[in-house]
Amino acid sequence: MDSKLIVYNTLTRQKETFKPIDEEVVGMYVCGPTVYGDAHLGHAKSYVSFDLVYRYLVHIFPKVKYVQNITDVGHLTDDADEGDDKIAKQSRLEKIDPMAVVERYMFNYFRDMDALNVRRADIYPRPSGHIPEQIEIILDLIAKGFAYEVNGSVYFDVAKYDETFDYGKLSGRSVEEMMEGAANRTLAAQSDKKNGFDFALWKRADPSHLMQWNSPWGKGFPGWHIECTVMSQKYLGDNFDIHGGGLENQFPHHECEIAQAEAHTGKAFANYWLHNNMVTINGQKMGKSLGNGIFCSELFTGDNFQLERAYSPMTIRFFILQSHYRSTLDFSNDALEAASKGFARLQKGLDRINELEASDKSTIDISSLKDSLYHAMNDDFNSPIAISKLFDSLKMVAALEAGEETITIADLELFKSLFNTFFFDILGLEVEETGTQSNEITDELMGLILDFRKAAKEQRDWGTADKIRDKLKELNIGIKDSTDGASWEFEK
RNA sequence: GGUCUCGUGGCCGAGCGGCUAGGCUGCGGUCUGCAAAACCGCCUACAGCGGUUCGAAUCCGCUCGAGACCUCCA
Repeated sequence: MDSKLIVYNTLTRQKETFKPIDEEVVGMYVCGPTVYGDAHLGHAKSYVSFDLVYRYLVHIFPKVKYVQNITDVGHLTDDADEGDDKIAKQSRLEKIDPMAVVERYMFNYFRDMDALNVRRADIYPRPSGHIPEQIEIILDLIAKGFAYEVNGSVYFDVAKYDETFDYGKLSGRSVEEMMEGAANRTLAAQSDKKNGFDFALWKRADPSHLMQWNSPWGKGFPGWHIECTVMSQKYLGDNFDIHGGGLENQFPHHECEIAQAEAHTGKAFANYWLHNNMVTINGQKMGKSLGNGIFCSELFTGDNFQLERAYSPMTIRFFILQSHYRSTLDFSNDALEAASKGFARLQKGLDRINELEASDKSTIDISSLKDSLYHAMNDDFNSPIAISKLFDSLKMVAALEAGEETITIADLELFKSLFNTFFFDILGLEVEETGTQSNEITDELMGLILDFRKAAKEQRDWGTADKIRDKLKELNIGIKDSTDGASWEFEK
């Protein structure tokens, strides 16, 4: 527990000891979703990953200020689409206001993330609510000579910035390379930009554009990158600790955020950049064009042609946490089935530990379990290792149950609190309700049925005993016989 | 074409110079009237080919394969 938290910083491409600017309050900003559609498996991985980071930071630091944007001024849909942004396109499709699209999918996003037990950020700023702040910083960038206006649009002057700063330091690119790259590519569209790699801070909107605002340069809308720069700095300060996001946003989005911020303040922007990896499905990348996307809601209901059955939110969360956040995660029914079973066993461990009896000496080493758990998390949030240690501890539980090992009351309390802390607080797992709640009536009824079955067994009437068990099985009620009598539970 | 990741046993997935993670499946066993659950044991893998090293899944090179990004817009 004394060891330090190590994080992989994309900025330096290596693992570093995490040193917060202010030990009392760690600041973290994570790129949130553009809310023009439901959250899918990729969102689940991304936000569960940063939830793990958040939860662990909360665990080891006094306070964490967590900011995540909800992008409600859309970006373009894809290369083929021109003019419309993602939200505007969806708004035409659904024949509702762009902001109604935003409201709908934002609430769906929260609904799905809540199901995955993703803790809410402290602030969810939206770019449409920060237009004046964005205009302000753009004016400053123009004043400082890092931006220029052309025909009602404002662009960031990357070459100018690169004279005194280092454009490309996050993604490992250089302006020279990009110039060569651009020369080798056939870029169809001409533009108002000085250089192809300049990016928009503000775009002029034609009258048909659904979302537009007044600005010193006429009607328009903000560029995509500027929102994150403005909102992260507004709530966390010019220089803050952690900026997170998906790997695919490393370039250009995060690179541009850095350029805008550092040109604006002259100071370093985020100290640590954390990027989570993507999801593949049966070894193939998940993408709209491949038609293999799976929404969170579909995972929970099983309503997708690629799913053999529904998987509970906690199974999905556990599945995600069983791989490292910087690794790709391959989705398949077999993998989820495995996760589901493993998670069920881990859950049962909670009860088993609670039922352990203390003794006057310990023959097992709880402190080394503790060390290994914290060591795993301190090593760049290595949840798969932490989970493996929890499974290892189940072996100890079995030995204790069998009386092969003993444990003192103090060690047992430590064991309980350790297991619970990691299971609930850090990994953010929950004990799943089995769908059907038992109540007094069902308890009584089941007691009655089990009495009948017990009587049948005493008569060695195995046919009746098995029939009762089989019929209950069909109702997803499992019977377990033991030497102390039979018990039952709802199964999935 | 450029930049950068990655390729681990039937499946998923850690490790990243020596000490053969973990989960799931399968097989054997304990328990049980039979099951289920639980427990115990077994299945010794690192894409291929070279190289460095006393020693490589881990470092280097090449080949093959997969993925992300590459400034129109966002």
